[in-house]
Amino acid sequence: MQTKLSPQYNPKEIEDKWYRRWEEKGCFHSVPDAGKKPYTIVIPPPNVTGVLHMGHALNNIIQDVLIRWRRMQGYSALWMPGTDHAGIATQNVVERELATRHVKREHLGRDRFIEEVWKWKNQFGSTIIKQLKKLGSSCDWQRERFTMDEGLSSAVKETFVRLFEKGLIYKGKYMINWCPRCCTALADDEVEHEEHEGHLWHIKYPFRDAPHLYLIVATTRPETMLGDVAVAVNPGDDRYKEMIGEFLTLPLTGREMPIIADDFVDPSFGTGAVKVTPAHDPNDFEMGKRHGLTPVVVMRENGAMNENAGDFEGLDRFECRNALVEELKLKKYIEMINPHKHSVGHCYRCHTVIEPYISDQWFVKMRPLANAAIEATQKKRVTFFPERWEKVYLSWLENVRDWCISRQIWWGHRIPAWYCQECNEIMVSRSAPQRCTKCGSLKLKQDEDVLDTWFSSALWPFSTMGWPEETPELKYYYPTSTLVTDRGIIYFWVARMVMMGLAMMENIPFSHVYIHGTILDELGRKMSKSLGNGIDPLLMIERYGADAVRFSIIILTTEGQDVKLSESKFEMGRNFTNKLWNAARFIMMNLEDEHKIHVASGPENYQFEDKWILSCLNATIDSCTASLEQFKFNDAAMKIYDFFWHSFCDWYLEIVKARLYEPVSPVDKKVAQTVLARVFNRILHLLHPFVPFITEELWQNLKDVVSENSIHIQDEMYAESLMLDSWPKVDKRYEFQSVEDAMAVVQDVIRAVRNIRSKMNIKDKQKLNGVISVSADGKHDLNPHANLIKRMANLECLEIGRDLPRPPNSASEVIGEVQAFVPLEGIINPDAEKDRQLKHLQQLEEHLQIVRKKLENKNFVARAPAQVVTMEQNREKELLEQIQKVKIILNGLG
RNA sequence: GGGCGAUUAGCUCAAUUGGCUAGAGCACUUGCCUUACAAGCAAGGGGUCAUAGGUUCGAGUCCUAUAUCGCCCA
Repeated sequence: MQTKLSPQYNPKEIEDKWYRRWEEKGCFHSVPDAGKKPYTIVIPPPNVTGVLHMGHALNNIIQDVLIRWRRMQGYSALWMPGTDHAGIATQNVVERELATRHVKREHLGRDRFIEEVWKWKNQFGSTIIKQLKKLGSSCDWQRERFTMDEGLSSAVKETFVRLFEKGLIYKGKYMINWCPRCCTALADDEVEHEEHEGHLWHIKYPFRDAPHLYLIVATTRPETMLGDVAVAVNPGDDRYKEMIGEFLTLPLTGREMPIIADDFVDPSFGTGAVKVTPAHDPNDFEMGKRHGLTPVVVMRENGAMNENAGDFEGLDRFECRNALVEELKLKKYIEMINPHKHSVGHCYRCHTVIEPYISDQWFVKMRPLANAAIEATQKKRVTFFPERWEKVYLSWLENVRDWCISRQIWWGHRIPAWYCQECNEIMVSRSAPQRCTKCGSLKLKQDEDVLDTWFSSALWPFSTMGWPEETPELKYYYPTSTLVTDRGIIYFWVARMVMMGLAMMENIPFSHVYIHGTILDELGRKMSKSLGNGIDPLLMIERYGADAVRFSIIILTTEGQDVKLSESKFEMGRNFTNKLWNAARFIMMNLEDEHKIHVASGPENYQFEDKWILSCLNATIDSCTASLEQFKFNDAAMKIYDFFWHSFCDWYLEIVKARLYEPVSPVDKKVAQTVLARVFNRILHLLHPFVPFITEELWQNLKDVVSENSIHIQDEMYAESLMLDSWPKVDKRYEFQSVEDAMAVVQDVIRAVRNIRSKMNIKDKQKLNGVISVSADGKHDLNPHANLIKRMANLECLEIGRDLPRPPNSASEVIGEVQAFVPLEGIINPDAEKDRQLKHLQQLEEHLQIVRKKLENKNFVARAPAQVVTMEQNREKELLEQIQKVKIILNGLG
């Protein structure tokens, strides 16, 4: 007998064991197999410096559900894992670590610093990978990749060269977003904008030729006035029309500058006259180009003021702002200062305020690439779930500006461009050129910059498969099937993968993009280190088990909605896994076959409840599979939950106990055992993608018990692991709709008796007698189910008949065409019973009113579908019958 | 300023695309340590579907406003 299962499920005893075995047996490994269809997911590569948080957990649970389900469906399912080198973040981490040893990267030099980063990566870079394993992620670890791998690096070079050759990569001096702390350029989408309570300073700019008169300009960033080269007004603004072309004197520096007219100026902002600082504002940069103004740079790369700032040279930009405003006040140049809300850009890696800065950088020309990506989506080659994200993705692509891809850091893919020291020729190539292609000089120097990390991530769906080599993997698995990610990286990553896939592979990288919600705390705030409101998934796994964490998260995740999470939510998953465990315990304990008999496996030997549970199982398999196909994970999980708990455990197990404990025949017992094992086996299959550890453990146990007792459950149990076994299919031979309908009535009758018992304060153990009356013209024949009803309602004697009268002193329940009477001589409280019946009567009459209101409406009868009208008419008839019955009962009560 | 999402039981969320008396889990009430499970069993109570209009035979669901909260973009 299977006593090895303890009464409480302890996930710690089994999780690591099964993960190890799966990995050892290569269960996660996928190979191109012409006999199977491919199903591929590439993981959104977590940052090597990363530590698993709830967002990762949600993201990877969903991917694992998909990949396990498809694997069981017979696909050659590949989940391609790996990590991302996260240029700036990783460099920051290693620099901080070096700082504790009082070492700066500049002391080490580039090569030795890179060595340090690799050392760090090798030592700490697999933290998140180990954590993903704790979750149960069935990634193909044999294929694990890293964006700085040799293979992926050659993919990066190949892409850069090809795009350069097509004229889609160029270098130039433009205004970019500069992080003065990281000392690097950033792409537009790497800047986070935040509303900021600032000021609007109104400053007087005197006229050159009439210094006692002045124009007032309003600015949110007074320190940049040191770089002003003009003041602009709208050409249609009557206040300033006459002044266009005149000259102003810039306060403090004395620079002479013209008043220019430009349509860009919004006459309603501030005074309608704006300072023009082409070196420090993107709009002014454009305006400067339109008017041929020479930008004056007043800042250094670290955010301090430079020599063009005069007396302010050397001050940090914010110190300069204060000092400069004081100076302006002193010299009476300030007209007024208003509080002003405006949005300020911050570095997404270090949160420093971004500086618009003119700099020589590499760019990807986005228009042609973006157009291709737009088209692929419009033609539904790439589809989003939920669909609304498509619009978000499209509007970004439609408005995208060229992508600044060079970064002034050391850790990353170095730009494959070389400069001739003699003739300044630029050479872009896959490997270092020996000599200048133009002048033949040997003095060549490689570009110092590295590429944006997202440049390599954009290649992930094919670079991980071996591209630019033409590998069998690439041929078989590309394009991938589904990408699962958070809305936060639709621009950074999803859009760029589509562009690069189309540009390099001439094919989309994936056909479905599933965007899941964001995990929030109980109060609906994002989880963050600074708020300290995070919930550590590993701690939750420790406390509740990985399966409980997975199941709870899946149940909470509805169609891309955000998830408000608190620790108590994991109790649901824990309770569920415990229930599963105990159901298994019960089954294992009751599968022993002392007679070693063989029974035919067809429905001919099946009892009513066997047919019922098998029919319900079919419906569950069907709806669960359909839900998964539509990415409705919580729907799928809830359907199995409900079937397992509320049909299988609450009813089938309880009914079948009689056949196991006191069998009427060995054959009947064996049938019950067979159906128990069979249905439970299917339940384990359906649940496996959601709760892989416990289902594997229980399935292995079931497999042994079933074979020891020669129970033929019609499912082959030869697979080594449940995860390699096949996903259940609907079996039409076991659809019994009439049995399901009959069972619903039987359940109602049982509940009615239990209800009477409860309302009359009768102990569960006390045996009662029952009388069940079915209307003479009623559809249902409950006679065959008398024993089942007796047992489940704990009745001693049960009389079932047509139109039976209410026995004296009995409590009653009217359930459609059926009436249940429980004679309660000496126990019944007539007043309480009368109250119960009156309450029921009231309910029925209220319902009747609703139905009648519909039927009395001529338009309803005329226009509603006949089916709906008939339904309401039938309901009216039923209600009238029931009301009649309740009234008779009430008369009987006096 | 533009776009998107949310608003349903005390709490967290569903509702098969407009059709049975709006459902779960948690919490609550009552009774049970019943030989798988008290992380459980049985029976219950609890809803003006944010507000106001509209379309429709019929609206939680569709349309138009409004309010509150959140996210994204500028």
